[in-house]
Amino acid sequence: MWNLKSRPKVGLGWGLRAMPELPEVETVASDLRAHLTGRRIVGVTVNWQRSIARPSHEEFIQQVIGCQVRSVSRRGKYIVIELDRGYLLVHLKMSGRLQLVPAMQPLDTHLRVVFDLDDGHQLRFQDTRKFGRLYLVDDPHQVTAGLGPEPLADNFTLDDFRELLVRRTGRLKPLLLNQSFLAGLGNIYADESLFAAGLHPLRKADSLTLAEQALLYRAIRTVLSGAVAGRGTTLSDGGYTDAAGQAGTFQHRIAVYGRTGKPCHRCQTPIERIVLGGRSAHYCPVCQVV
DNA sequence: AAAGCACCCTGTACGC
DNA sequence: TGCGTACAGGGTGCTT
Repeated sequence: MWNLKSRPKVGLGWGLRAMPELPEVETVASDLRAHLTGRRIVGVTVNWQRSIARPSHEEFIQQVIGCQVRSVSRRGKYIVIELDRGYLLVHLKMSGRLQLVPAMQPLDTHLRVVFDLDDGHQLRFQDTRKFGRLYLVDDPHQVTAGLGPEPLADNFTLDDFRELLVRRTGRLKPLLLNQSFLAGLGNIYADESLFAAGLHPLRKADSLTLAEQALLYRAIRTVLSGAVAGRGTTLSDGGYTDAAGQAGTFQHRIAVYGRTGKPCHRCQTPIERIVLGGRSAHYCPVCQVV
């Protein structure tokens, strides 16, 4: 176990990393949309071949050069760049960043893929941990087919959510992380949504009352839309930044994630941490009922 | 369907 | 000071 007293108490530290989830990906996508739309890709450099998921890195380079960007959007945690020939999808995973910078700007560390654009800028994919992946496909569905609904979509209703929940018997926390159940939640916003709903991470999905189903539905939508408005969460490690390298603001509103041992904002009880399916879950043992 | 695990990777922080 | 090791994270794939 961790020796809590010996750990530095810096920000939300504790070795946890902020990683891109729906709000961060949405922020990056909307930033890129403003500056990338209409640009043509005139060159590509691949420094780490495994960053290219498909096709082969040779085919990727050959096919993407000369393409023009038509639009930029998001599906789950994927950034979807529509080209005049196919789609470029990017999953940032844990440490990936997409930044749009002048080509003259000094190269950053951990640069894996660089796109030269026709306006003298570069789209740079940095990825310390090398888990991020780029896909070049004819149809984005080839990559995103298995994803569940978009939690913030207008047509995603409480009734839709109820139907999904009652068909599941597992625990809430792993379920919220399952991208085929709902697309876009990661560890931070899953923990924050459960706290906001007053539901314990070990709670069984099919055990929720009608009122609790509504609480969770509203919590997920409120937490996510608040984080989108705040341009995402940047923890003290500076892991996530937007396409211009700027930090988000939602870290100031984090209630439980990474706050193990610190007082609950509502009842002052120390926040607890458990491990579920190899992932940490943070919660208030008083405010969140099993 | 659910739960557990290893894997991919590296920076950080720890113990010695 | 320096070295070895545990650990965090998302998603996939495998096994139970």
